Amino acid sequence: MTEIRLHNTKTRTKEVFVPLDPQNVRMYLCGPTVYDRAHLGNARPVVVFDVLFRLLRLVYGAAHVTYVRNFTDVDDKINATARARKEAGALGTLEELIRARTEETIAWYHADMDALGALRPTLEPRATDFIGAMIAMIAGLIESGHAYAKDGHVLFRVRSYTNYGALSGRSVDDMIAGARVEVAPFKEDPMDFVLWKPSDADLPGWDSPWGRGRPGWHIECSAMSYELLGASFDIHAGGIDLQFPHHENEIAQSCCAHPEGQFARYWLHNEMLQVEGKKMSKSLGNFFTVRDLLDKGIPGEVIRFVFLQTHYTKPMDWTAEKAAQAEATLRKWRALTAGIEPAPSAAPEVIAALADDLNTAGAIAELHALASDPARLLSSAQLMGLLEPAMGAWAAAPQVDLTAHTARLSDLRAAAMVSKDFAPVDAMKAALVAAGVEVRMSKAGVELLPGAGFDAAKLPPL
RNA sequence: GGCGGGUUGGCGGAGAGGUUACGCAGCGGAUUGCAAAUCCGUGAAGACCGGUUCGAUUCCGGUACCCGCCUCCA
Repeated sequence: MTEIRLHNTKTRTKEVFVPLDPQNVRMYLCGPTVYDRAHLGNARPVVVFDVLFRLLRLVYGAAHVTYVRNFTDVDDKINATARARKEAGALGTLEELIRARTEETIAWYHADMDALGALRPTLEPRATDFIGAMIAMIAGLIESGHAYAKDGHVLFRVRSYTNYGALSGRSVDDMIAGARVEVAPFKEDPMDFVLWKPSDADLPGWDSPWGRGRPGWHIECSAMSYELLGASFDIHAGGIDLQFPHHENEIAQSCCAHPEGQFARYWLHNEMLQVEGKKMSKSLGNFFTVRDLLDKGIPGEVIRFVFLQTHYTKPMDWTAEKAAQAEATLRKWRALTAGIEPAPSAAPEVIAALADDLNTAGAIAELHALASDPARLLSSAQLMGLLEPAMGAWAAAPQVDLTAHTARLSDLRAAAMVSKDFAPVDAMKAALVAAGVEVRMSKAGVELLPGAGFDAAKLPPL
């Protein structure tokens, strides 16, 4: 069996991956808060850990991997959008408008991630379907002294969990020294974080022992991972930005609520995405969504390829130049593998690279080496979610009949061979190239191939 | 202030203590009327300063610079 090694953020070392149960390998990825379109940075963990999902399925069998990625559909930004719509005259209750907004956003998310070639996870739970489980977990935490209720809020007592800060390498005292924590009158300690908060009439809320309210951020992942994967499971993944406080708080909640378990055993974090060397942010004006790129005509497969060219533990820079190069490479490979059946298995070198802490860049280098073996190239690329037939429409040659142009150019060329005046041939060739046609002339004859930028309107008249 | 990541040839980007990464671009050649495409070949690196070592781009320490998290926009 292929030995998979993964960099575990928890231990800061690369470890051999040994699942608790090879019959059911369990992975949890923190999914999106569904308030708007996913931006490009949101897509990196999806693509990176999709490769891990595929690798685990290969090694343990597709039926023996459970991949959970949640939708957080409780959030103040969702509430704000719903309220704005209501004020603008939208029909329905606030709850219905919230539901409509999250349904809409989830559909966008699915469409966008599908376009990137990401497999759907085994389970995609919604936070609002697990409110009861969250309330139960919070109640248990209060009972065991790890949480307390105050003024309609429930807070996690950070000092009650001695390992708090272990994942991110911080101590509670250091963090307080940083003085960037919200101080609130209902907190025993400034580091304590909210498990439950009250909702007023125009906010969504659920009845609870602490009054009508809604869950704080963090608890949904603890509750859902417990319900769906158990008190101990194998892999927990997400962006490095989530390491603190989100994952730290998840660990505190889950380990205190279920001391019999060990929660997640391997923590994987991807580094951040940048755009042309800078952080993507609205203020810099370089903020864009996956859909923006797709709408610009950049195929999802190209985005995926660019992502996989950089190891997931390193910051990744999105540049137009990379997208162009990725497109050229994929176009070449698609031409090379057109009409070829994939080999029964991926190349061992590619599997080995992926098994070595998801060295996708190394795996791509191995793909280049497989250019002489298209069937193997195809099966290997497909293991990484590339060169899938369903994703290749963008690379298909435009369907046009150029036989008349071919014959015309061929005739001109034959005449020029005799007259030695190649000007008419060159003129027609230039016109064809301008129309986006690749012109190949050899002893065998003339061949015209419409390319990416083909424009029938620019074809030279016959 | 605390924690973490990065710095490799023109560009992108890996692995490995000692032998070619790889891709793109460039250059030379084959081929072509000229090109394109394809094929063959090829130059080019490891931020800086120390240390360990027979030998370090690879290990250790330090410096500089860049970036992220600690705060609602990942």
